[in-house]
Amino acid sequence: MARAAPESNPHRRIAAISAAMPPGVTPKGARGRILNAALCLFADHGYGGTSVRDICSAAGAQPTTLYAHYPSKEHVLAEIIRLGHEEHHRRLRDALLTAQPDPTQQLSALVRAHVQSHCDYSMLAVVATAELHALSAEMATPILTLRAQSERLLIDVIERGIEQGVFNVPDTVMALRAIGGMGMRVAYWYEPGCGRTPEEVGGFFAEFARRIVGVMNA
Amino acid sequence: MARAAPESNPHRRIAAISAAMPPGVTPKGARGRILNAALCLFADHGYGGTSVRDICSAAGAQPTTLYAHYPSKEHVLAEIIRLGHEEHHRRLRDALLTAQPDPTQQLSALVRAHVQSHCDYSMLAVVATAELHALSAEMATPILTLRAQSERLLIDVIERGIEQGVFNVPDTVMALRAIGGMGMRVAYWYEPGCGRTPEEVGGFFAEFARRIVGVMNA
DNA sequence: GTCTATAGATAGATAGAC
DNA sequence: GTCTATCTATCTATAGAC
Repeated sequence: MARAAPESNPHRRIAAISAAMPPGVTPKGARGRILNAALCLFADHGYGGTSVRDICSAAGAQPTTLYAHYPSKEHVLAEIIRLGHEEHHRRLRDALLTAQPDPTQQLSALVRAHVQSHCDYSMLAVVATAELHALSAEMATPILTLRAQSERLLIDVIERGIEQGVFNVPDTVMALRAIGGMGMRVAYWYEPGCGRTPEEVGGFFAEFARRIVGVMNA
Repeated sequence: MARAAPESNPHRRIAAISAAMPPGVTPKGARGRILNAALCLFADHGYGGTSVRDICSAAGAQPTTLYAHYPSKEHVLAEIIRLGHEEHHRRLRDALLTAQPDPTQQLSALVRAHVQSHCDYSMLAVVATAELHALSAEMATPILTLRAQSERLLIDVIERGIEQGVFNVPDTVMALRAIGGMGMRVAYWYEPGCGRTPEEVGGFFAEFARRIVGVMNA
């Protein structure tokens, strides 16, 4: 029983259509087309629901052209997930570096970056998070390290806000999970035609985050 | 290249280990064992990453015993997803029915139910949401209807809170997405040994939800 | 209902011509 | 680097004995 073709199935995993990659990271030529095709298919059907043939076909290539550029399907997924996490971490880091040095401004900047990244690169974000479990342990390890570093950025800001008496948080870990989690879900429902820009969504969620940590006016 | 065995891969998609089902919904005998085994495997490896053989083996049955109880692998997934959504909706409805009739109490009750459900049945919640896209359109339609009804419960409470001047929300849809999304992510990190009970987590997230809608003291 | 055996399709991956 | 052909393993699902 063949899997339904993408266009015959009206309910999709993610609202976004385009597979935008961060500027400058997409490889040139067939390797780049394969990477982009894989990103779209992994986002829609998952890693396990996508065959190498599907990817090559969507990339306009022959059924095994992928193997001229990647050792395996898993290596394609690993590159996508790596690119996604690197872009996400870069945005968080840049946001922190340019924010005013008080916890409220830093929290706002982090959440805006987190959410905007999930809007601008929603397919990348979904695949990077939802398909991470499909990677072998050794390919996942460096990714998990980077994830922990990104999480650390937010934890540190929350803890400093509490220490300075600016934040009123009943539980640091719970606040971290709530703020991080509400931003991660954005990748599933955001699409450019939804009536909001990524900046607007980031602004709303930054306000929600400030409220979660007990800062009502910022 | 065979997929790595579950126990050889230390990074899992979800923290929880047990595949608890709501009381009274698990079928008796082999059909129930197959359903539970499928739930665990779908939660860990995804629908596309799990074979019928895997399910039967985990259920202690022969490789094709599944077909004596279900017409196809997709029907097993459909039953799991249906049970998950029904339990979730039942909890939300019961929470609303027993809550005091003011928007703040109703919001608190809804979020507690939403979060506790994602703690108590985390595998069910993850599979019900993350694998919904693997269902064909016709099998997904009734589920999507139920999802919309559950979402409607929360929207109505938020809108009534705004109308009564109790809530201060910059954007209803954004608040809905934030509150719903932070609760959905709970299923990925909650586990019984994490130091918090589902009631405690529900309490923290209800507080966060109240703060998101601008209610600081409740 | 459960077993063995297996059909028929498709998966990931490789070899060698060009 | 791309194409054709293909290997081997595995997949979903079925048939028929017990």
